[in-house]
This record gives sequence, structure tokens and C-alpha cells, in this order.
Amino acid sequence: MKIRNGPGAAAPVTLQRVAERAGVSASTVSRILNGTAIVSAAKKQAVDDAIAQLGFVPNPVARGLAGGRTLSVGVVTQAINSPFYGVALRGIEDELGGAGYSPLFVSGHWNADDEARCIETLRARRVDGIIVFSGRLGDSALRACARALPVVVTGRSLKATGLHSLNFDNFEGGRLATRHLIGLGHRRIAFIGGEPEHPDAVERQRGYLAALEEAGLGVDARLFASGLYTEQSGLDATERLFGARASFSALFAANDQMAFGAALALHRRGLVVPQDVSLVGFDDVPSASYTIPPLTTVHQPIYEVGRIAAAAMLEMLRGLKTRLQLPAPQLVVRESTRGRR
Amino acid sequence: MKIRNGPGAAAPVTLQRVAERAGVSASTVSRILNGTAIVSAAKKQAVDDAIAQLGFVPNPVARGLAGGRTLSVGVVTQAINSPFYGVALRGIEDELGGAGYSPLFVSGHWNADDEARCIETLRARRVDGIIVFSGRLGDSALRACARALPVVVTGRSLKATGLHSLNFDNFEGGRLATRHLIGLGHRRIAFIGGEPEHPDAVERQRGYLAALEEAGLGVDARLFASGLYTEQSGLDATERLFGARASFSALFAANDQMAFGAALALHRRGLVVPQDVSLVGFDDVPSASYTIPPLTTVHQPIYEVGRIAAAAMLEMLRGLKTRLQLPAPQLVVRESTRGRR
DNA sequence: TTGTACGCGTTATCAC
DNA sequence: GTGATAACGCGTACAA
Repeated sequence: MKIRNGPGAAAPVTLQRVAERAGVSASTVSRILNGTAIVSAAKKQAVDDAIAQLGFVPNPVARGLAGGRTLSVGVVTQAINSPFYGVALRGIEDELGGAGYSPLFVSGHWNADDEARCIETLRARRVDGIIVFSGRLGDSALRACARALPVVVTGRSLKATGLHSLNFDNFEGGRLATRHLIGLGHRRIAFIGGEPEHPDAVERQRGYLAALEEAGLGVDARLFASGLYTEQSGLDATERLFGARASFSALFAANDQMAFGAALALHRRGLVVPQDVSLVGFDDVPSASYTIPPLTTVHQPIYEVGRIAAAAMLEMLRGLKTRLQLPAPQLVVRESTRGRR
Repeated sequence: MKIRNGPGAAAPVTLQRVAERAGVSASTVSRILNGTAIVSAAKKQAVDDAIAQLGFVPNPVARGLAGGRTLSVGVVTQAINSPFYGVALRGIEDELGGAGYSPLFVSGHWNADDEARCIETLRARRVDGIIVFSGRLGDSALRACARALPVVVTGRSLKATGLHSLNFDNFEGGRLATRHLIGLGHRRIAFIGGEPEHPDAVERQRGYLAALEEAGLGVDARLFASGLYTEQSGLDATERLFGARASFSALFAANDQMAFGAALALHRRGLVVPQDVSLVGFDDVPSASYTIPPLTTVHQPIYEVGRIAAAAMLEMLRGLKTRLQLPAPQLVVRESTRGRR
């Protein structure tokens, strides 16, 4: 005897038992469940009643084996250290849940090899589709994956069948932020970028440069530093800026966390934001509204990103072509910026 | 013909095919895979070779159907808005992954009904065990669940078979924080608590009161306010403190987020931390090291909580009794506290 | 419209 | 030790 539950555990309610109770065959029950075919109203009623009375819940495992789909989608994530990691996941979870799908999360650690392994794991688990959050996996690997499975990827602009990419306009965001500072009269605007391998980071930097150029401002290499998107790296980068004897009245950090680190570095130097230096971040993480002073930043709708990615996946799973895109970047002006003295 | 992959897709490598290639029966392959029985070295070798050559990966779905276990554990989480949501999940993921298990996350929204539904979902998905992060589900419901399935729960002290609880010592944490302020010479110490239904919150408050009593300090009701663990609620609570015309030289908030809100409220009133008011938080979220000034707080090892919860679950899954517990609270002294003037 | 029969990939049971 | 054989619970051609 197979011991599945403790002694005295209720016998599992199977589709077969529902069929017996309703006086129909198992296939009919299955048809009703899946809407696979038209069934007479009478039988449908009987089956619905039986399901209700027995409290029947289809077994997803068996479903997965028989039907070839598991009603689960894999999600490859990266930055655990990011404050919005959880928020994005929740967006996915909420959207997927509404359609009866469950997410399966695995973490790639910003590492192509790990990501490849993650995808192996997910495929071994027979997920129906995969969502990849802006990873470092090669485009070709992604395309290959998309041949077997629907794939949604953020942070890139790829085109391929079975592959949908969702790209936040980081360039425009970077430009918005920089224009804002220029509009306030700042002329020497320092920039703390991210890693060059990180597409988001280079786009934000491009936006910064574009805004500078638009305004006819030159580029000074001493106004450049880069970090790793962490608070500490923002702090360090700011120190380096001072070390290079660069003078600036405004500072744009490629993400909020680095902006926070920069704020602390400025504070340690006795400089006050925004009186002495205006500061702009990027992302609008939840805490950005509550720093001292509250941070002006480019809003990234991270929960929405999760939802939209999931929604796009659901559409693909239904065999539809999805045209879903992310909303445009928006600047949120708070109290860390002001006009140049 | 069942179309599972696109045309020209490789036939799936099944256990059966491994068996044929190795010249043994499927049962033998299964035995080797699971260590269910002793097999001759020769056959084991042949099977291992075949597995390697074919690149065989067992199908977890089929395994779940046949074996009654899915190698997945459900995780019920709550606060999406919490900065360490993602960190805890990662701890679980890391620990579980090492043992070949995958986590399945669902969110309870701090709501008993939702949590109950979550557990239904997880059981429908046939998870092998469930980890519940300090939710609001009744103890009895949890116990009932534990009769069918191993359960690990954080934020409570329950005892039952099949149920392991992991409780962080919030009382001691609250006491540590308050003692620190008292040790610095503060006598009028305000407190911002959480919701009374939240066990963590009341424990932290108990710790605060205990430290006060130890020191022979009286309790002043005007020094009390409470919030919802969010920045905004901390800000509001601090305003109420001022509204009550309470005077205090130190403020202890029951979590970091409320402390951040409080810091902003103080700032708006022209008060400087720590010169005018010392501030202590609770949790040690990552950003606490980078606020202005860096926040003194009680460290909660949230990644470890995830890992330990998962490790406890793995032990239970192996049929062992686990005695795993969380580490003791530790105060992290940074720059938001100093001696009373 | 409905039922029958089989397959999904693996594990458990029982003989040998 | 090892191999048949029967589940596991459901989806789906195919026949009726």
C-alpha cells in the first residue's frame, strides 16, 4: 500500500470519482473542465454538482503529465540586493495567479552560466514558459530557448518568434533626469554610471550625454564615475569624484541606491543636498520618498513591469501575439534638486 | 500524434530509454537514481554511462505523480512592501536548491482568508511541505495543516508534530535597543509600535517596557504612538507624538521603515539626529547603513531566517526532528544615537 | 455528443 | 539483485 497521507487520511477526490458520482465518463468531466468540447447541459449540470459536492480539485501534477503543460511559468531573476526584487515578483505572481498559473522563481546572480543552469532547471520542471529579468545570457541562447518555449525578457530589444522583449526606456529616463538638472541652471553635472556590461546602465548614460549635448554643454571626464548599483559603490564613486578634483553643482546617479550612497558621501563632506549639490536618482524605489531629503528620481514602475511581463506571457501561452509594452519613464521631482545658486 | 514541441523537436529522453541503452529494466534505473536498493556495480556503471550519454534528466512531474512527492515546498509570504521580502525568499531558494527542491511562493497579504487560500493552492499543487512566514492564520489551522504535511512557521512559538516554529526573539531585541538608549543617558524615550495584532510588534514593545522598568523609569503614555510598519506611518506617528506635546530625547521605532519616516518628520521640524534626538530602528534592512545618519538598529538576519526555515523543512522532509533555531538578536550601533546632552 | 482505450514518465510492489 | 506489472490522475485520439 502506498502511504501518501497519514493513517485515516481521506481518500483523494479524483476526476474518476466525480465521473462516477455524475454518472458520466471521465472524459466528459475532463471536457467540461477544459472546455475541450460541447457537452449537453444536463450532464454538465450533473458534473458541476458532483464537483461541488465532492470538493474536487484537479491535480496539477497529473495534468502536467497527461497534458504536457504544467500551468507554471519559470522566472529567472537577478539582483537579490535590489529593493524591488520582491515587488517585481509580486507583480508576476498577481498576474499569473489570476489565470491559474503559478510562477517558479530561480535566481541567476547576474551570471550567464548560472542563468543557463536556471533555465535547465526550469525546463526540467516542465514550465510552460519562461520570463527572464534582464540577465546576462546571450541573445542567441535566449533565441534558442524561445524556439522550444515562449519567452519574455526584460531589459532588451530582441525580436524572434516565441520571444517578446519588454524594454524600459532607460535612455529617455536618463535624458529626463539630466534635462531637469539643466533646466534648473546646472552646468557642471556629475554622473555615476553602472557597469558597462549592464545594458540599462549604458542607456541611462547615453541619455545623460544626449541631454548634455542638446544643451550645448561639453563633457568633462572628471565628472564621470561608475559603481555597481549598490549604496556603497555610490559612496565610493562620489569620493572618487572629489578625488579627481571635479567641481559640480549637481549629481545624477544611475540608480537610487547609488544616489543614497552619494548622499551619504556628500553629507560626510559637509555638503547639503540640495543647497550645495542637487541629486537625482533612477528607479524610484519605495524608500526614495522618505530619505532626507526625499529624492528626485526617474520612476520605474517595477510592480507593473512584473505584471506586464506576466500578462505578455499569458498572451503568448494562449497563442496570441502580444504587443504589450512598458509605460514611458517619468521624472518624480521631490526635494533633492533645486536651482543653482 | 501529440504535438509537444515544434516539428523536428528531439524525442524526450526518458528513463525507459536509458534502461534500454544500458540493457537493464526501468526499475533498476529508478533504483539507482533514488538509491532505493543495492544494485550490482556493473549495472550501475552501465546505467550511469547511459544517463551521461543521453543527457537524461528525470521528469519531476512524472516523479510527482508516481512517487507522491514533487520535490517542491510551498512558501506563504506576506509583506510585499517590506524591503527584505526578496532577501528571505532568496535564502529559502538557496537552501532548498542545494537539496534538489524548488520553492513555490504565494502571498498571503497579511490576511487569514488569503492565507488559507494560499495553502489550498499549495496543497493542490502537491507540495511536499509548507513554510509560512509569520502570518495571521490561526494556530489551529496551522496545526491541522501540519497533520497532513510538514510545516515550518516563523514568528510564533507553537509545538505540534509535523510543525516546527522559528521565533526571532523580538522581546530581547526591543530590550537591547531600549537599554542602549538608557545607557546613553536618555530618560524620556518615545516608542513607535506596530499593530497590536502583529505578534512581532507587541514583543518588541514588551522589550521596550521591560528595559524601562529595569532602569526604574516610569511609563508615559504620551511617549507612545503606533504605526503600520511603513515609512509614512512612522512619519505620521512622530507627528502625533509632537501633537501630544510629549518631549523626548530619544525615539525607538519598532521597525526601520518607521524609523526612516520618523527621521524625516524630525528633519521637517528642524531637529537633527542624533544631536537633538537619538533614533533606533529594528530589522537592519540593507539601506539602514546608508541613511543620513546611518541608523542604529537591531539586526534581524533575514537571509538566514530564510535559509534556516528551509533547512528545517529539509530535515523534516527527511523524517528527522529538527532543532534549528534563529540566532539571537544583535544591536548594531551606527550614528543615529548618542549620549544625551 | 459521449464513451473507450491508451499514453504521459516514474515509482512501488511483488515475484523470481 | 533484478525484472515484470500495476498504479499515479488526467488528457485526448478514435470510434461510436
